[in-house]
Amino acid sequence: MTIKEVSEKYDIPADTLRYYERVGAIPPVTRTAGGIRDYQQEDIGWVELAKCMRSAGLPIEVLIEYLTLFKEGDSTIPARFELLTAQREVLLDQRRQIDETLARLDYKIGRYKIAMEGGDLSWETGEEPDWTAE
Amino acid sequence: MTIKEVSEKYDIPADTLRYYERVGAIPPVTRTAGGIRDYQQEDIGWVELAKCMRSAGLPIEVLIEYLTLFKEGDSTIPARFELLTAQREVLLDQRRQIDETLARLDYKIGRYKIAMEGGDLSWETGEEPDWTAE
DNA sequence: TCTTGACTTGGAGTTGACTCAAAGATGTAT
DNA sequence: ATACATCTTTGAGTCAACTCCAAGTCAAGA
Repeated sequence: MTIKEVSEKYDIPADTLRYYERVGAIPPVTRTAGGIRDYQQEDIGWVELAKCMRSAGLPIEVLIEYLTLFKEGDSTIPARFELLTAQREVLLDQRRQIDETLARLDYKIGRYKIAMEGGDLSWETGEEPDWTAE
Repeated sequence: MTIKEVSEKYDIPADTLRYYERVGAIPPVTRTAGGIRDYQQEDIGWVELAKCMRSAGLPIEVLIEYLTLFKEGDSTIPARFELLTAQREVLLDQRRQIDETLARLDYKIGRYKIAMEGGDLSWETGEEPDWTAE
């Protein structure tokens, strides 16, 4: 698979795919005799992992660390386990944060809906103080 | 409340509080006669909103847009409703993404646990291809 | 073979969100 | 009244994660 095909299939700019490889977020991609990238299943697996992690907001640094450990072999399995477990906690925190914000957003949205339907805008006065109280 | 007190209470650097105000993510804060910030309940309400939104990952630009509309008065209520509703969708997407990554992480973590306890590392071979298949 | 388009690298530029520094004003405790 | 901490602004610097550019190489079609 060419870089363009991977780029289109996973909706990641080709420049970003090269960037990931350059900084070591994914291993060096298989090349043709002429030096052109020819992604194999294994290469694509790493691209998928990178996309997954990044779209959840995990930093590239984590991918680099994971790959570094991976390349060092089986002795780093406990370290990789710790790394993934720590990132799992980060994501759980992030999800809690999102849920909190969603609740606040839903409250505000509900208020706006009432205001728009009922035409009652009195609640707007001192809008922020009201919200902070809840 | 001084900027330092707000900074400590909400765990936001004073520089960041000034930055939010400077770019218009929160309205101008109440000042003392001497020009020093003296946060009132309403000011704090906006700080809380900013913190909530930012920690969920929503861009500052959204806060700026919301505040801009807010300052324009009641006629922008439908626009504010739309803005909040759109951001709600963004957060729901983000949460879906996090859940997907958590599933992948949990799978990997489970594999590492088995490898560490059982000492069976054979699954490591061709690690990535295996994972992409699931 | 020649053209054309996609690919290559290395390095510079951009964006968003802070973060820091300098120089000066304010406010409080002695 | 005088230190001294804390505040002020303006503007520059930093960092992560891309994103773009230039100059050149590779490969498929006429």
